[in-house]
Amino acid sequence: MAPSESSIGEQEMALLRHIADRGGVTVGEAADAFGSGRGLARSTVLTMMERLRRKGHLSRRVADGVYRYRSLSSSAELLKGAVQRFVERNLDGSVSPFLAYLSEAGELSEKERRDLERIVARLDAAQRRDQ
Amino acid sequence: MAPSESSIGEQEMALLRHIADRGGVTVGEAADAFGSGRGLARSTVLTMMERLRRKGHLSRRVADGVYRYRSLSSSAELLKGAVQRFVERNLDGSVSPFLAYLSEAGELSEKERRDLERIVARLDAAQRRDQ
DNA sequence: CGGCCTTGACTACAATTGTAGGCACTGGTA
DNA sequence: TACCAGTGCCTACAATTGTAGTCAAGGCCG
Repeated sequence: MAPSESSIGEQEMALLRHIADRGGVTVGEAADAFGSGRGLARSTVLTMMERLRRKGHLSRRVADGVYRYRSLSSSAELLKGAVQRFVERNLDGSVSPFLAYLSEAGELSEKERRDLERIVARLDAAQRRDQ
Repeated sequence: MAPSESSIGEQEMALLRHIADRGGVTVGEAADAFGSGRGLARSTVLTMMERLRRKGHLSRRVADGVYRYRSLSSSAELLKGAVQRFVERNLDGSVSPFLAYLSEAGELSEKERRDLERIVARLDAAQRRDQ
């Protein structure tokens, strides 16, 4: 089962990814590394982390007297899930609007462009095979 | 200037697109065509439409004694804007997570696949030209 | 020993979004 | 003419999200 039940907001997602990218952080560390750059109080970060924990995105464990939180999903999985929800809920499941955006907003990095080519090649192959 | 100042929610966006797809609708029509299918009361639809109007997404004009609302943007523009905001705010401006989704969730329609190929071809050309 | 700092847990509050009820007005129709 | 249906407006309320203050407990340092 996916680790998430309910939805999460933008700031929550940013924090969750921050944590996912570090393995295990304390509230103090997250407040310093994530919160202070955004002008967030320590209690704000703590509140968000506890909410994420209640929603099933984070777990925590005592180590050296303090709680260390870790994400149950990787940053990549989180992002993929976010994209998936967005496509399903906001685009009615169609990726066409995304393609329209891609096509106009251009500006892909070298790597992104290559990834895209690879994807197209694979889809092509799949299509020829299936027809 | 873009017609929108603040953000809009999922349901609001769905309604806005519904209206954008019709040219000019009355609250009654929207309540019937959009609201009733989703179990929304007429007053709910009206409230949403007025909120969308205050946010600058809809305009209205009296015709035959009732207000007809119309969207200031087309459905396609709305979708593109939604994608853009999503990429900027949720993906830190990178489309890579979307590519990851595309690559795994597969299932493009024939047309989408062709659009994608066209985009890649164009990006390729641009890249060769720029290098 | 007495502060001072960190940590955790609570409580709080505003804005946004989703949702709706109720009321007053107006025009048609029996 | 008396009523019914559609229309607009206002008010309301719950959940979610972003944000923070406060307070008690545990350690460390001078």
